[in-house]
Amino acid sequence: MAANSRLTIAVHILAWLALAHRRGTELLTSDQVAASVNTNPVIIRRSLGDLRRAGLVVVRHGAGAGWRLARVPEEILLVDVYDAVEQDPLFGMHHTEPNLACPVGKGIRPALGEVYGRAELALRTEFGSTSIADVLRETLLTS
Amino acid sequence: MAANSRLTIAVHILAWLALAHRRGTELLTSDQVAASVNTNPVIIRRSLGDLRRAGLVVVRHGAGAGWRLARVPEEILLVDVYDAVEQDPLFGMHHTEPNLACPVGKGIRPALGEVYGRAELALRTEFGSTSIADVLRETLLTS
DNA sequence: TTAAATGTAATAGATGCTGTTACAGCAGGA
DNA sequence: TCCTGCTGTAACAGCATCTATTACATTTAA
Repeated sequence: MAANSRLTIAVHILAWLALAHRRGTELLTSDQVAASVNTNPVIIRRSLGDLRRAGLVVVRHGAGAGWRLARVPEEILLVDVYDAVEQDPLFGMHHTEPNLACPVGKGIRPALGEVYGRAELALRTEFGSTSIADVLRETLLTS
Repeated sequence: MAANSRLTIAVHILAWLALAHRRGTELLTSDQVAASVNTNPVIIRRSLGDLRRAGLVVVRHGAGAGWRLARVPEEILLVDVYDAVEQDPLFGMHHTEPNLACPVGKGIRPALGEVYGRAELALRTEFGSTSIADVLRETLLTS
């Protein structure tokens, strides 16, 4: 399948909020973020909603509304972002229940559950070693 | 997105071929494998085609046709299976090019490419530590 | 009160996955 | 040589998800 871009969009948003804050801009609107990501503001607001529910960003309503990071970018890890925007497991099980009369059909799902659990843990551990500040630093190297 | 089940189906097939061989059955047809996975034989043949192109299984044509492992199950690692059936990256980039006039838009893709590369490496390393023989052993514990 | 932005529903188009039917191609055995 | 059984693959349907877009009620600082 073509993988979705939710993690990419969310990290882009957070990096842009971090840079704007460093430059002295306290709040960004979804329109301003959308101008950097180059997509529709509703896409941005949906992603920001995920990030707000995860406690990574704070919204201000009414006139002069906008968004800012809920904490310093050094303390927002990619695993936090991953958890905020991805809920489905990486690998799906059988669509239909396998044949339980076959020993493989009977035992394969718990066995694969263990394997997939270890794989997702390895991924989350790796994502736990990188912060939004790290991503922003590497992003600005290119310019 | 709901993750696809290709890796699950492929590992199930290989574990079943391994067990059948241990029990003295040299070849299994796609119908026989489909009876264990509980799906359509064409689904099984498509997956077996991926595994054949990766050199993990061998097919025999004509009357008395069927499939067997290309090597012992201890030497078929899950990373081999992953490579055989998954080609898309785990995390997609932006659908549309970000705004290159923005420093984040300009540098975010190479930065994320590095991050995603490390994440996929962590996943592949974990999958390199488990073989079809390991999965089969854990599968049979349940029965 | 007003203006500006959020939150979210509804919808459309594109794409991918699973499942199914159909059929040509291949090769061992009678 | 012909038959038979299975592979290989195309074509298609149904379903789900993702991105993008429009629309509009809600919120709140000024």
